[in-house]
Amino acid sequence: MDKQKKILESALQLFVEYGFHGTPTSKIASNAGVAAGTLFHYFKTKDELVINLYNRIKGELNTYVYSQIDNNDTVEAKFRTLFNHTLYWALKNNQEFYFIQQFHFSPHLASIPPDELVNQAKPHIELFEQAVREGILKPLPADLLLTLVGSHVYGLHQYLAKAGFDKKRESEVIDQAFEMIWDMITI
Amino acid sequence: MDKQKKILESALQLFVEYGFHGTPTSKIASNAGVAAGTLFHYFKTKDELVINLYNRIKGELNTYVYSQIDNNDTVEAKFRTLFNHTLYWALKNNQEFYFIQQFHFSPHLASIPPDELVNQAKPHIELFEQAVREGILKPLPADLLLTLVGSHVYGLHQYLAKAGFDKKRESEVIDQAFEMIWDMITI
DNA sequence: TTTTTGATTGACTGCTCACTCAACAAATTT
DNA sequence: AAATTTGTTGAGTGAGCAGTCAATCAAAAA
Repeated sequence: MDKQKKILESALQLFVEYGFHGTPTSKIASNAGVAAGTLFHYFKTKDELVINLYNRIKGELNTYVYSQIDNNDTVEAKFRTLFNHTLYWALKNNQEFYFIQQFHFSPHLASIPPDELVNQAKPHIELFEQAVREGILKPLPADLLLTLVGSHVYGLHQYLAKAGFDKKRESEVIDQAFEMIWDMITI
Repeated sequence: MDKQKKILESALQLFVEYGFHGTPTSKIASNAGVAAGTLFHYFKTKDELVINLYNRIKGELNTYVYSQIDNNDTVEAKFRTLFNHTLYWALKNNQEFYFIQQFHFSPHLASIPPDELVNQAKPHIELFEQAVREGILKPLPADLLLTLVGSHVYGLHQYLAKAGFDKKRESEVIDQAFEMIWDMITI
C-alpha cells in the first residue's frame, strides 16, 4: 500500500539483479505498480533514491544488531552477539546485505559524507578500543581490527549464501568461524 | 603507441573512478588519445571491453603470483609466498585490484562462465586441499578456507591502501596479518 | 459545500550514449 | 607499382533514459 516503500523494495530487487545503471527508473516504477512520475514525487533524482535506500538499509542493520546487545554483557559476549546477529541479519536479508557491498564498490559511496561513515563505524570502533585497553584483544589499531573482522563476516556470508545449508549446519559454521576469528584477534 | 593497450589503460582508470556506466566509451577513447570509432575496432562492444579487461587483470595477477612459487617449498612457505605476493601486487596495482572487486559486485560477473571461475580458483583450492590432507590446516572445506583467506587479503589491502604507510611499516603489518590468519587456519 | 493541498498519472522532452559507416591512411602482399 | 588488407577517423543515427509537467483524483481544511 505504501508506495514509497514499494518503490524502495522494487529498486533494491532490481539494483541487486541488474546493477544501478542497468535498471531504469521506469522499470523500478512499473515493478512497484506505480507510474513513472510517482517515483520522482518521493525522490528528487535517481541518485537520491539510491542513497536513501543505502542509508535505510545501513540503519536497519545497525539498529537491529545493537538492539541485541546487553550492556551488562562481557566484552566477549558483546562481540559474539554482534558477530552472530550480523550474520543472522545478513542471511535473512541477503539482498540488503549484498546491496551494501555493491554500494561500497560504486561511485555512489563518494556521495556519503566521510564523517557519516566514521559515525556509522563509531560504536564498533569503541568496542574494539575498549577491548584492546582491557588487554583482551591484541594491541592493534582498532580500524585494522574492524576491517579484518568485517572482511571475515563478508566472506563468511558469501560462503553461506552460496552454500545454502540448513539452519543447523549454518549455525555450526558460524560458531566455528567465530572461534577462529576470536582466536585470531585475542591475545 | 599500442592503441589497444592505451584503450585498456584508459578504461581501467575511468571505470575505477566513475564506474562502468559512469564512463562513456567516447571518454575512454578520447582519454586514450584515440577516435571514438577506434575503440570498436578492438572491442566489438563496451561489455566485451569490460570483460576483456577483467580477464587480462585476473590473468596478470595469477601468473605473477604463481611465478613466485617454488614447488620445492613447504606448504607453509607456499602459503606465505602467495599471501605476501598477492598483497605486494595488489598494493602496486591498486586500480587493478580494486577493479577486480568492482567487477565481482557488478552484473558483468554473470557473463563469466562459472567453470572459468572454478578454473581460476583451482590452484588455490588444490593447495588448501593438500594442506588439509597433510594435517596442517583445520579440517574445513577448501572453499570455505579460500573464501576466508581471500576476505582477509581484501580487507588488509583495503586498510593498507587507505593508510598509506611506508614500505617498512607496510611489510610489518603484512607479516603480522599473515601470522594471524595462519594461526587461524592451522590446527 | 467549496477550497486547498497533496498524491498520482503517463505522454512528452531533451539529452546522452553505444555503436555504425563511408571515407581516408598505412602497411602488407602480390 | 598495383592491389589488398588492416587501421583510423569522427560525424551521424537511433535507442533508451532521467526527469518534467499539465491534467486528474483524493482527502483534508475552511
